[in-house]
Amino acid sequence: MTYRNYFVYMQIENNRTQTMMVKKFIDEESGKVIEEKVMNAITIDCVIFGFDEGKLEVLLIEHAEGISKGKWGLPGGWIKEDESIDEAANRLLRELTGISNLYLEQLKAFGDPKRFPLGRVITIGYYALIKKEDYDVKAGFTASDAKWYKMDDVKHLIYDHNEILNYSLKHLRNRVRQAPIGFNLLPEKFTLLQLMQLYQEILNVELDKPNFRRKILKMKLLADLKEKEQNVSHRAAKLYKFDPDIYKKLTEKGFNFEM
Amino acid sequence: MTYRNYFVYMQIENNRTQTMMVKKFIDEESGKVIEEKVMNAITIDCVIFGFDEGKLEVLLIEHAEGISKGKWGLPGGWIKEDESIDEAANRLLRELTGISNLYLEQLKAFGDPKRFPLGRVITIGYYALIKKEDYDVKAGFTASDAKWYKMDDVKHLIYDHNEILNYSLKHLRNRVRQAPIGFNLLPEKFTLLQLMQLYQEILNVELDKPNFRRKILKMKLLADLKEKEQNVSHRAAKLYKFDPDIYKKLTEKGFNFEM
DNA sequence: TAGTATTGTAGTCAAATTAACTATAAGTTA
DNA sequence: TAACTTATAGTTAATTTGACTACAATACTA
Repeated sequence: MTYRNYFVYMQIENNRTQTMMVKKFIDEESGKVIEEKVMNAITIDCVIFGFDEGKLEVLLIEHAEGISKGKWGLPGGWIKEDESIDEAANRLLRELTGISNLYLEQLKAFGDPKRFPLGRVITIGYYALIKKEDYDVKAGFTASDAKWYKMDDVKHLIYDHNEILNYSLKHLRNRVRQAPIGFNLLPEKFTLLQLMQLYQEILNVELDKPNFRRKILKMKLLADLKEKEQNVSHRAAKLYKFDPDIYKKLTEKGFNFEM
Repeated sequence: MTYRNYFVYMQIENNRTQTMMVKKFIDEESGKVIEEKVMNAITIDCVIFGFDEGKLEVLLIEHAEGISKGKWGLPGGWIKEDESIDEAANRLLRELTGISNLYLEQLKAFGDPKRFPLGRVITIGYYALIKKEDYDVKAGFTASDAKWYKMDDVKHLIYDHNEILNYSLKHLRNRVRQAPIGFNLLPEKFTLLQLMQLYQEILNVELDKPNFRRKILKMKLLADLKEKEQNVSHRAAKLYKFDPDIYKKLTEKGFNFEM
C-alpha cells in the first residue's frame, strides 16, 4: 500500500485540541479513502511524591471523563504548543496542586505503541517531591478526586501508570543517594530523626542514629536553627533547615550519600 | 479566537510521513480559513560516544537533504508508528552505524518550542557507548557523511544538538561514577591502564596507578584473561575483560565508583 | 650487549572514614 | 520521683583512602 496524502482531522474535547485525531488517507491501489483513528501526541504525567508519618506517598487522581472515567492514575495532561515541556510540567502541577516552585525533574519518555488504548501517545514522565504541609490537595481540571496514597496501597492504575510509578521509585532511590533531594519532602524545619526516617523509608534500610547524625552534620548541609521541636512528648530535638548554597556546591561537584 | 475544527494536512517527504503538517482551521469570528505550518512530531537523536587514543569522541553526521543540508548534527530520525521509542532508537542506530546490541540508554526529552525552526518537534535524546573496533562508520540513509569528532573539535551543530551533546556529556560523567558503563567504550580485552585513562578522560581528573588498580580489582568486576598485550614497546600488561554477572549484581545493589 | 626509557605491579604507611557500639543528657508522662 | 522516650556525645576496631616508594619486565638504541 502506498500513500499519497494524509488528511488528519482533530476532534476537540474541552479545548484540549490534541485529544484525538482521525487520519484519512487514500489507498492508491484501490483508490478508496481509509479512515482510522490515530494518536500522535505527547503528554506529560507526573509522579508527585510526598512524605507523611514516616511513609512515602504518591498523589493520584481519579479521572472525571473520557475512557478512563472513574479510574485512578497519575496526574498529567497535554503539552501546549508554545510552552516547553518543562514549562508544561510546571503548569500542569500548578493547575493540579496549586503549587509552583517545587523540585521537579524529568524522568524519561514512555513510548510503548500500545500504552494508550486509543492510539499512539508518548508520555514524558516527571517526578516531583513536595512538602505536604505546603498545600491542600484539591481535585481540579479533569479530575473528580485527588488523594494521597501510601506506596503500599497503590493498586492498579490506568494505562502504564504503574510502570511509570515503579520506574520513578527506582529512580528516586538512586537519586536520593547522589543528591540531597530528600529534603524536598520534609517540612521547612525538621529534626535529624525525621531526615533519617525519610532515608530509611526510601532506601528501605535501617540506619544507626549516631552515625547518621555524624555523617550528615559533617557535610555542613544543614543550618542549625537554634530552635527546638514544640509539643512533643519526649525530649525535644533541634530543628534544622537545609542550606541551599551548600547544596548547590555539593551537587555541582557531585557527591555521594551512601548510607 | 475560538476554533471548531482542525484539518491537518501532512506533507510527505521521502516516506517520512511526520515531516510536516499544515494545520488549517476556521476562525469562528471571521469565518475565514487560516492555514499555518505546524509540527507536532517526535524524533530521536542519538549521542554516540566512542573512545580512541585516550580521547572521548562523538559520532556526527552531515545532513544530505532538507533545511540542514550540509550541516553537521547528531544522528537521529523519526519514530515509526508501531515501534516503541527504545526500538526506534535501536533501529536508527542500526541503520546509521550497522551495529546492534550496544549499550543504549534514554537521556531525556528536549522540548523547547523553538528548537526546530519549522515547527514544534520534541526530540528524545539517547546516548550510546560503543567499542569503536566493532564497526566501520558509514554514512547511510539521509546522511552524506559520518565522522568521529574528538569532543574538543565539535563546533556548531544544527538545532539544539550542542545542548543535547553537552547534556549527555554531563550525564555520562555522572553515570560513569555510579555504574561501570565505561567498559562499553573499550575493546573486549583491555589493560588496567587503558581503563584508567578512560576514567581520567571522562572525569577530567588525574588518577594514581597503584591506587586505581587496587580499587578496581577489589570490586572483582574484572576477569583476568591470563593473557598479555602483544607487540607493545614496553612491558606487556595483563589483559582483562569485564564480567557481566558481577556487573549485574553491582548495579542492582547500586554502587559507587568515586575516583 | 649494556644502558635507558617506559610501563606494569607490589607494597608501605599515615590519615580519614565507617560501623557497631556504650553512655549519658534532656525532656515527658504517670 | 520513677519510668520512659528520644537526643546527643563519645569510643573503638576495622576498613578504606591517598600519597608514596620500590622494583620488575620489556623493548629500544647506542
